[in-house]
Formats: sequence, structure tokens, C-alpha cells
Amino acid sequence: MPDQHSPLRAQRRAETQRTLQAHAVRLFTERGYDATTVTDVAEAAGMSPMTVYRHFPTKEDLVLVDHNGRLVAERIAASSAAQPLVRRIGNALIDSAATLTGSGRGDDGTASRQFLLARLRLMISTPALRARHLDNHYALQQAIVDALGAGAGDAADPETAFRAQAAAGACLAAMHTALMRWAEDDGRTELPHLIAKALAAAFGDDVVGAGPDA
Amino acid sequence: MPDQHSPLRAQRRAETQRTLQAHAVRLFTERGYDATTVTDVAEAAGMSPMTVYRHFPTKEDLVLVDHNGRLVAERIAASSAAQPLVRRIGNALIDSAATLTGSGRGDDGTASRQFLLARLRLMISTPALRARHLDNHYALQQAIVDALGAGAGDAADPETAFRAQAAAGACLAAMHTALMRWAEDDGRTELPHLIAKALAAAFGDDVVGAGPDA
DNA sequence: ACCAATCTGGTAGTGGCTACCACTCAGGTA
DNA sequence: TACCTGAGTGGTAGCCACTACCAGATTGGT
Repeated sequence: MPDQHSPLRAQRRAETQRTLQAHAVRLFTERGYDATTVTDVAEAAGMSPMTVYRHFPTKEDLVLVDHNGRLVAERIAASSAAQPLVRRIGNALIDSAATLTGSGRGDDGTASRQFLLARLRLMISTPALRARHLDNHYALQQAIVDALGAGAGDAADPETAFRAQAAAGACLAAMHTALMRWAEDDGRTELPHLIAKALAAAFGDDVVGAGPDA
Repeated sequence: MPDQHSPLRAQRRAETQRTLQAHAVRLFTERGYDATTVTDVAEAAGMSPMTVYRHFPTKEDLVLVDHNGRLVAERIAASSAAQPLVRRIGNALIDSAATLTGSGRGDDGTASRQFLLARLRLMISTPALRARHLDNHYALQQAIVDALGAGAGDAADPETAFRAQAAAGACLAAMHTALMRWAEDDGRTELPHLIAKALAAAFGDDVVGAGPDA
């Protein structure tokens, strides 16, 4: 984790990571994940296999890198604690999805949305990636529980934590269903809308969407 | 899949698989999953590494083998279609858990429960196993959707399937939370009760437990 | 006694991944 | 300019999961 020292270093580092990931997703999509070796990716990006492992701990991470966990956690922490758990979590997921898929600012984010879709398709079709993707959800679940203040706050009530984990896990599962559907539709349907529909299907129409939003 | 031809063959096969799995879980628990090689397991069981791979396609499967998917599916198919989705699924999960952990008949299933706990602990602590375990849940989710008649029945309404998937995924996530808690408690709390509590936390106390059961 | 299917074991090889070490190149200091 | 540090990069060798491909052994049924 050598980065924050020099902003220029960090920038170059992020650059090569993006390059590497782009080549990886392209090759995996073209030839298949298992049929593509890390060496292939390295050659396509014009570096040595060693360098790939410097930037991505495993081959799977070439597809799975994700930084939106913090986004969700922030929105949850900012939401009103008076609302029911699933509404707090659900709204945070919907808002984060809107931020992710909505056009960034000015440029419609078609390119990045296509990239996200390509990664998602790989995750769905490749068992190893699918498994690790779900495990990432598990980590995100912990982050959500912490953001709810139920994790290891001052009074770590195991009962409260248990409830929060159950709710968070269920919400994430619903979101996952929405993600799958989104990928099937090639991103034509709006993702936030799909997530809202999935949450409504699981928890009932009254739970999500109503109430004051943070 | 060469088995059903001779019942004697199948029996011996199942025997060696149990032996192999027992040694594997023991060694993994003692030395750690990553620190134990497949060759170690093979030696402990007195066979060649090759034979291990004949019976278990991957090292992970030595811990993850599970046959209770059918159990859940049957209970769901037998439940009344008039009830809300999450209640049908939730009750099926609770009943299956009761069947699994409850003393079989006569002998209290302490040994098998300890074995189940050991496997669960491995799944929780080892990232690779955790990931594949969650992926198995994904497969179970599909089975549930099919059992609900929403999968590929005559009229495969994508909207119905979507709702069923969201509900099933959410229920399984809640059950997973209960499983974790059960493992933390070393199985002291009754698993069905924990699952019911997790479902209630996610979906509300009124959804689960009430209504006529199938 | 025979046949066929199955179970088992061995060898060799691929590919992900990890040490351990060496080189290059930017940036700051004297 | 000369020097030093530290990050980025590359190479070699090796472990281990896993997979062909092939060969012997054992079992069940005839």
C-alpha cells in the first residue's frame, strides 16, 4: 500500500491499473475468463506478469475491483435513524446505484456503464468470479452494519447487530437480483428502479420509497 | 456420475467420501485450510491424491458438499401458494433446518451437529470457502424459484420470476446470518429459532410464523 | 472362468500465485 | 552535479491445485 506519499505516483499507479483492468475485461470477454491467462493480460498491456500481480493480488481482482462500498456506507450513516432498517439500507443502495450509473457530469457515462456491464456479465457467467463477487457483498454487509452504528459502537448489543446483519444481507440479496436483471437487459432499464422493484418484491411495497429521505 | 447401477458400489463410494471428508475437515481445522494440501488429506485417508480428485472435483468441495437443497425445494413445492412468498420460503427454510439439526431419530445427532459446525466454521474463516458457500446459496436460490413454480413453468413470466428471485435471495441471506450466529454460539441456540428471528428482523415480525403451514 | 465396468494409481504438464533478488528511474538533498 | 532513497518493474525458481492420458487392480454379473 505505498501510495499517498506522492500524488503523482498515485495517479500513475491508478492509470496503469485502469489500463490493466480494461485489457483484462476485454480479453476475458473475448476469449473467456479461464481460457485467458494472466500472462496474456500482461502482454496485451505491455508489461510483465509480475507487474500485474503487483497491482492486483489475484486474477479475479482484475474484474472485481470496486470502491463504492464507502459510498453506500456514507449514505447510510447520513440517513435518519428513525426509519426502519430496510428503508435506510434500501434507499442508500438505490441512491448509490443512481450515482454510479447516472451520467457522471456532462458526459453521459455510456462508456463507463458499458464497462460496468461487461464486468457484471463476467461475474455472472464465471463461477469463480460470481463466488468472489458474493463474498464482496458479505464485506459490504459488514460495512453497512457498522455504518448503521450497530456493529461495534459503544454498546455492542449482539441482538441489534444480529438484526442489522439480517436486514443488510437481505437488502443486498435483493440488490443482487436487480443487478442480474440489469445485466440481462444490457442496462436498458434504469438500475435504481430495478433495485426499488426488487426491494418491494422482498419486503413489500410499503417499506421502500416512502418516508423522508436523508 | 457412475453410481446407481449397483447399490453396493454406491455404498462403498459414499463411505470413502465420508472418510475423506472427515479427514479433510479435521486437518483443515487443525492446521488451517491453506496450509493443508490435498496430498496431506489423501495421505491421512490412506489413498493417493488422484483418488481424492475422483470423489471431490475441487479441494473446496471437501468441505462444502451439501445435499439439503432438494429438501428445501420439496417443502416449498408442498406449501400453499396462497401465502406470501417470504412466508413460504421462510417456513421451508426453518423446517429444513429443524430436520437437519434436530436429533435424527433416537440418537441425538451430536456428532453430526459437531461436524456441521466444524464445516461452518471453516466456511466462515476461509475466504475461498466462504465465497463458494455463498455461490451455493445462489444455486439454491434458483432451485427455490423453480420450486415456487415461477422459474420455467408453462408461462415464464419474467416479472414473477424476478419477484421470486428477490424474495428467495433475501430469505437466504437472512438464513445465512442465522447460520453465522449459530456457529458463533457453537450450536447452543436452536438453529430454526435463529432463522425465524433473522427472518423477522428483515421482513417484520408479522410475516413469518403465522398463517397455516403446509 | 470370463467380461465389462468401475476404482485406483502414476506421470507429466498447465496455470495461478509467491517467495527472493536485481535493475531502473523519479525526487530531494548537499 | 553527485548521491541516496524508495517506488516500480522484471526475472527465476518453486509450490500447489487441477487436468489430461494411460495402465493395473478389483468387483459383479453371466
